[in-house]
Amino acid sequence: MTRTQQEPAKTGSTSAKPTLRPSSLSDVAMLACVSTGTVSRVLSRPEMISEATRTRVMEAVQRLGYVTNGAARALVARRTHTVGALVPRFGSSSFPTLVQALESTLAARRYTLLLSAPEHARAQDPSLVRTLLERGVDAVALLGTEHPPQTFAMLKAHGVPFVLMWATQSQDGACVGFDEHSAAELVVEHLAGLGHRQIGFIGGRTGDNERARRRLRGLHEAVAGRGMMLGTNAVVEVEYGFRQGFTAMTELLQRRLPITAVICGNDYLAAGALSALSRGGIDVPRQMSVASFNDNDFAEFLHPPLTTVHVPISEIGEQAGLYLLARLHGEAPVPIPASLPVHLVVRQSTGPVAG
Amino acid sequence: MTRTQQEPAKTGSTSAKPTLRPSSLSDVAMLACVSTGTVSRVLSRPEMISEATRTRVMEAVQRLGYVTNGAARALVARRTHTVGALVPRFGSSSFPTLVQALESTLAARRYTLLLSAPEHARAQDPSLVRTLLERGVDAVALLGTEHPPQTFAMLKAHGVPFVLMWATQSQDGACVGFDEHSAAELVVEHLAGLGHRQIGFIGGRTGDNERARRRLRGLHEAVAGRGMMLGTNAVVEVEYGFRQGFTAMTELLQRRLPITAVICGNDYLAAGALSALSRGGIDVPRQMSVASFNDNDFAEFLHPPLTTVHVPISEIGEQAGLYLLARLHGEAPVPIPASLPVHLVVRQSTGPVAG
DNA sequence: TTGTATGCGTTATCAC
DNA sequence: GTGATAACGCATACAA
Repeated sequence: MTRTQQEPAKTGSTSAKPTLRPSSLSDVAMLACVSTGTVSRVLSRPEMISEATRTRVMEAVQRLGYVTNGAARALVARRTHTVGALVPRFGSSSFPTLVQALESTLAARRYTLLLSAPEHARAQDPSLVRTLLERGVDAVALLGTEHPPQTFAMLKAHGVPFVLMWATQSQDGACVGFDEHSAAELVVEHLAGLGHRQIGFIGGRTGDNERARRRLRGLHEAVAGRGMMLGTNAVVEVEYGFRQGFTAMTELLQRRLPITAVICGNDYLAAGALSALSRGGIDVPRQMSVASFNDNDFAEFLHPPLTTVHVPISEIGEQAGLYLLARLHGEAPVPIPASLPVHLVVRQSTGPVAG
Repeated sequence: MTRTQQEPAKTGSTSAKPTLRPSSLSDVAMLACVSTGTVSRVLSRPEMISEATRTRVMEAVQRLGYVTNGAARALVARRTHTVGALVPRFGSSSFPTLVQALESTLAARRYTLLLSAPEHARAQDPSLVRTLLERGVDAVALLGTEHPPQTFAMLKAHGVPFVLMWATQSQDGACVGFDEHSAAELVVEHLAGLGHRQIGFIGGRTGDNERARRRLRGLHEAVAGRGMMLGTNAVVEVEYGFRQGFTAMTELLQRRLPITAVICGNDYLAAGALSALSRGGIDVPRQMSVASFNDNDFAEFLHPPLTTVHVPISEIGEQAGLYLLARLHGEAPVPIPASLPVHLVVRQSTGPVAG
């Protein structure tokens, strides 16, 4: 209460800007000739306050450009209305859509997103979550299931709800994802129906990437169940990217395998692979088909048209957000979100463009 | 100091989880038999504390899984180590790269990014910045220059440093961007050198998008300076996207204009446009060239190869971050970042793939 | 309806 | 080297 009052703001003051402290509740209270408690109530529960004082207070708020100090509020409320997201290198991946969806969902409920996007190498560092916790996030969304035990321990110890995104199963916490196995079934079934027996796959690096791993495993299972064949040397692991798809397809063609179809793990890869085919040059089998998982909702625009499995990336973000919000607000035990549906979009089992 | 002590944590307790408060400084102090002040010092300036007590305190910290309460810290420090970014719909644009770069730059200096990514319609809403301010951001990065006066007023009133990204000039604040005019000069000069006189442009909607607007204006100027021609009906405005590029190019072809080259405002557009060309069907001029601005570092992987102007998107994020950090830490007047360099990447003045 | 007083968890300024 | 203690700005229970 003994707050030292600075000089009354000289309107249109000089350029000297001695970092004057933004006005606080008590500044407003002073100006409106009420107590700080009243101001606080006007702002949070206006109906409790008489019309007269309310308008008077609001005027003061306007005049001073008062903005609530979230730190102080958080300190007493034990809530920041902030959710942390831990999504490695989202800038060069399929994740922006996911993050965007998460943010939108949260923003609609007046929550703010605190983003952590470390290099893959640092993604495992528990201090990242620690930082989020220090910032006072009310909940956390993590990409994937592979996090050090310490991460989960901290989260649990702090009673901070969290979700694992892009995964369907984990003993460590609730997941929002889709069934890679069904997704694989869909493409493979499609190709099987077209008479393909030997197929190839261009996908992400299974060493680094748990999602790439699950995707490949799903394919293997689907293929095995149909007596088809996906040989080891028909699988190329690369970074997800246009250029990489191009190179990988070229590589695959040079191996002269008896494959008649190639599945791409991602639409960037697919786009690159198609380029390789359309460039021709090498001995391109007449009926080489290409199909793809559609991470970025991008493959649908490729030419020639491509059969894809639509993979619900932004839905993951949205559902993750909704789940966390439910945990944050709902009192009842929140249902763990089910696996999101995937679906096949048959456009064409494309052959190569004339080379 | 009269903090009510909850039941001592039963290790391996039941599933009942009554939201037990995370442990605080005083919990640690208690366990280590020191004062809270000492604990605080151990954590912030360990060298001030004797070896003995220091290790004792650290043990307690470990045992309790203590994490600093950022709200309390922020309250006294008047700093949150958090920077806000206001980037509309970054999920479906060229912005992820930018945001990623910004985040990385900040994270390297232990700052966290608070992301606001509203629908375009809401992007002008001053309450977004207000929210960021409430959350206590130390600085703010905004996309573009077009924000309501109120936004700038709030920022200034709070003494919060801010930058405008993807722009080079504004009376409202410091900008980080690149010169659209030079970029346009580069492509146009290139095309002129190849003998093109009449060209077309597929770009973003100038109505909504100040960047698209600047880009188009730059082209017009560059073209005019060379006696070339960019007719009104040779300009197609669309959303940035693969499909849109495809459609726009098709449209352009149908108009049977005497143009011999088309510039695309973006690599997504370029990819789509190339698809349209390679599909053939319509009467594709033999020597139709395509060049592009390379927003997503994506065009370089297209096939056929494409001459592009590399546009430094992630650099914008990085420089914006560095500028803000300088403002936050440096005491001296921080130099306003210069316009970032753009450069032409000549790959080929491509003709259409055989249709 | 409004004012008063206390506490949130931390840092920093004093003493010791 | 360490311990008390006073802010930081807000919300809220309790008085009036």
